[in-house]
Amino acid sequence: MYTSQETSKAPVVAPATTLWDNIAGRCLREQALRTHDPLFLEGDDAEFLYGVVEGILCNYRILSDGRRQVISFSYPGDLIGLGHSAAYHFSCEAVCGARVRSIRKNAILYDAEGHVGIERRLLEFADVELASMQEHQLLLGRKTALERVASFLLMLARRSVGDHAQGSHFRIPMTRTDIADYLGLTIETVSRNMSKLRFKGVIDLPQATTILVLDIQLLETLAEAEEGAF
Amino acid sequence: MYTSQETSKAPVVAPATTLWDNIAGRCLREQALRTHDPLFLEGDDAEFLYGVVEGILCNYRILSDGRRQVISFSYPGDLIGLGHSAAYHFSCEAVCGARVRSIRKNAILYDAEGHVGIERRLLEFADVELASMQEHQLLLGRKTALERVASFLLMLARRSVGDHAQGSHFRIPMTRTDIADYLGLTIETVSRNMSKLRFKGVIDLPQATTILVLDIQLLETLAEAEEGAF
DNA sequence: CGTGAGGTTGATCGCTTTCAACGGAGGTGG
DNA sequence: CCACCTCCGTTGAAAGCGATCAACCTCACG
Repeated sequence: MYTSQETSKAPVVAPATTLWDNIAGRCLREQALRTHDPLFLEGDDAEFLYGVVEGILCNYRILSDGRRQVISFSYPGDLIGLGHSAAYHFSCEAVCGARVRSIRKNAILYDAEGHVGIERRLLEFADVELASMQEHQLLLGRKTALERVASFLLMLARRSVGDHAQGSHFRIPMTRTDIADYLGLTIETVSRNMSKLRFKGVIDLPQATTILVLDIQLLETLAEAEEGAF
Repeated sequence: MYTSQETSKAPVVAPATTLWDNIAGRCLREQALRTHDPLFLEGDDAEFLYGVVEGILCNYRILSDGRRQVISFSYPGDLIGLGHSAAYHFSCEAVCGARVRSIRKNAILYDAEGHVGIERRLLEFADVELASMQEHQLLLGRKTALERVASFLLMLARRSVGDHAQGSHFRIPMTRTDIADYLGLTIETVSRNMSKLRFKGVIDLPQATTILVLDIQLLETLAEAEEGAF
């Protein structure tokens, strides 16, 4: 059964035109996932490529003693399954209720017709993924806890549907554990820094899962603007 | 003039067959870089794709206050310039003396003939890069200083030419600053943990730039084996 | 109304950073 | 040829930030 997480207002839906559209029509199978349902686990045969239709998933790796690192969150329009060869290199599970479409990798990659357009788009997608992973590495390696939380909220704002201007509010679909594992922190540190942002008047948290950005400029400053301005 | 770094014994040279061979012959230009010479900077027009012929380069991002995160090191056979759209998203400089070949991106990507083979190989390369970045994120987000240093030395051993069995010794081509910025630590912490590994009898450091692995199994254990064994 | 999961807050611990001094290697110029 | 200087690396002492341990709160659900 679904929790209130994903059935409530403002469901996250795929944008109009995506790479996915290009592949649509090739033996797609749609699949529904509930919160914490796994899509696949590290080591599974990497048979399918998945496209997120609705909801959010998280890709993560774990160490033998249970320490977990969330690599990325996948939103509607995103593709999951690139960067794997024979077996998936990480695990993937739903953060909230989600729907994904699967397509057999062979169907695109080893199609004799040679779909140049598709390969180019997959390459573009890999490019975007690489860029965002570089950003994430900078965060994990060099940012303070407050900067990490601010950066995360900013990313959340950008990826949330609707306007993300001053005063806009949006849902935080993932748990504090998911956030902490994404930011390389503990849930306590995430919570503390959320509160710190609240005391500073940068954000408000009407509920734990809802955020209201009061001062987006300050939030951007606290997220430590990268030096792209040179 | 070159420093002793790259002219000394055991130069790092490209393996026999690489993706690069596939592209060879298309308006390539070779270029020599000395230690710390930049190949390009964040924000530059991403006109070229580079292939490392010899030496090692490092790709990094910096925050406005100077904090630096090394994203990856590029070895002979590696490709640099993927994951950028119009402008490079990170900076790249030589860690030691190096030679690279450049090719205009347009020459491959927008060639009307549609070189399916090349695009597929670029995609494969992006896959490998994504996988190693996921590994790196796990390191940055969840590993302790000792585990990071051990992981780094293991990576170094694997990428160094020649056998990397017990008792093998190899050079550390990058400075402690490069290592620290790669591992998300300070140079002091890197140094301290190198010493700790030496006291434990896992490695020996005849010189600061030369390492001798005495107990590779213990080194692997200390690097915290990931749970791929399931 | 009881229960359990998720989130917040407080107190303390400890690992990594910071600040600081020292040592060795390589390069330069007297 | 040697003294000097600078860069890089190591080591020590102290400080600080995030982790850990623990209590409490809130809300959804049975």
